[in-house]
Amino acid sequence: MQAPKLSIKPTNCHDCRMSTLCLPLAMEYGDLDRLDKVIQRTKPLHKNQSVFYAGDAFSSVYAIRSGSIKAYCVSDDGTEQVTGFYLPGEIFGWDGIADDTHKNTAVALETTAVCEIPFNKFEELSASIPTLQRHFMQLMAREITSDQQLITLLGKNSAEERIASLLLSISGRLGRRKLSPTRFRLPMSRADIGNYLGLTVETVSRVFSRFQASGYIKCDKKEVEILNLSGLSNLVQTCAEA
Amino acid sequence: MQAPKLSIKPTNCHDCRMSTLCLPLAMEYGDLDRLDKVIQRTKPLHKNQSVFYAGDAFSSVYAIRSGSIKAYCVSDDGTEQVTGFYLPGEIFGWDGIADDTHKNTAVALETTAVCEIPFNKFEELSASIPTLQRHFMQLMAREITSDQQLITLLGKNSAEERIASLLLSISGRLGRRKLSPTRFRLPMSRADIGNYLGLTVETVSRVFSRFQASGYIKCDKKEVEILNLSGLSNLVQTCAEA
DNA sequence: ACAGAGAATTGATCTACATCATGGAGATGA
DNA sequence: TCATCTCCATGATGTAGATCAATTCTCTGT
Repeated sequence: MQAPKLSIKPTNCHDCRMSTLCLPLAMEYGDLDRLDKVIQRTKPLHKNQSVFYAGDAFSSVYAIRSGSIKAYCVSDDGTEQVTGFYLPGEIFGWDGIADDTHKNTAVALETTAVCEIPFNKFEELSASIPTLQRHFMQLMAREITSDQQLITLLGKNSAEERIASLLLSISGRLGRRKLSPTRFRLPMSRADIGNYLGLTVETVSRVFSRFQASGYIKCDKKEVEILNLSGLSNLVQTCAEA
Repeated sequence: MQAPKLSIKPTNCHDCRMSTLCLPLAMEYGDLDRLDKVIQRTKPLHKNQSVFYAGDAFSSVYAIRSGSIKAYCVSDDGTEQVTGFYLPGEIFGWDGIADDTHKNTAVALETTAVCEIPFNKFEELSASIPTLQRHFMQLMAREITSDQQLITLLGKNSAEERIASLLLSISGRLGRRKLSPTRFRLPMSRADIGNYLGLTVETVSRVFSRFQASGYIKCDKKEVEILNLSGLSNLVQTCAEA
């Protein structure tokens, strides 16, 4: 099966300017043409297609225009570990910078359009735009911060706290992109959520049911509506929200 | 109590050149004098002294000359989460790059000497040494990789696997610095280990006892000798070793 | 339209680890 | 020197979530 051909305008990637990386740049420099040379819009991926595989040579990072991405790595015995979910406007793919080899596989959870940012061109550009480099580091640092929050979550928190935290994280990230923070479709399966949060599918499912029974959320499969945001927040204890 | 005044030679920080950041630079550029302008040796810290606190403004990253550092963040309800241990030659402190504020508190686990690398000077320098910037990103990326390994560990692995993994990590890191990888002193308490690995002190203690009974290690309090390295390795399943 | 695979929910049972509790061994300080 | 404190070890008990199992629901492809 080929990816369904979505109609792509042959213009440059304006949506990507909304991404964490590009928006501040565009605002600071108003120098969109230079950015356009660096950022390439690629063909949309359909569900389960990979952007890159663990072990692939690292050459680019990616910004999500629409859809969503799951990143996971595979251990020796073949078990997968989901390391992150990425939503529209977010950047992924730096897991390869350390030694030019991707540690994760990145796969589309649904039909997804990404922009590719070739890293070498990016480096050239950042030599002439000094704060670009800083922006980039900030984004990496944000990844570190969010990983460390996940570590806290996994080390200390109960199943309910972990799931509440994930729902709030997604809610907040969608809200930041001007998407509805209270009604959304979870792009990932219960199994992915469980894998990510160190829980089994059954536990995830039970917690969703309990949350629904307690009136925190209303949910039908992947469609979720948060009914009691502050109630959910009270369940969670995190290292100072990012 | 004041920190005991250790005798410090007023020379520049040569030990730091052994650090992950400086060694490759020194080798590539042989331009040690420029580095010396950037890197500052600071007074040794004694046990429990902090390098920086969560909430402090971010201005520098730090390389460890000798001793060891524990990084932890504090959640709303006051509980601590250890996010990392840093050994000689390693760099810490970038948790502040995201928004110029440290997320973690860094505290000395024993008498510890660090070198301070002011970040603004570093940025200036990296403008004229293009690959310096890349080195730095690689170090951050390594932090991301190691955080993600910890996530896998916390999400999937048993108490024994977690502790075996920590012992092997420390062993490997010491080995890389030409220190004994099989006989060392754990600088952190059982409580710190438990906190870091999402276990209780009691469980940590029991696992150490079991490892000793099984002949994997010999240990007296913090002194550890690894007797069966490959045996320990077999206990662990990780995402492709870094 | 139907067959088969995968996704989700719910119940019953089991277990690894947390929790509670106690005692000892080393440090630190009056 | 003794009192206090922190760290570590180990035993007894409880529990959250894993595991095993069964059912329904929803996609996918022919």
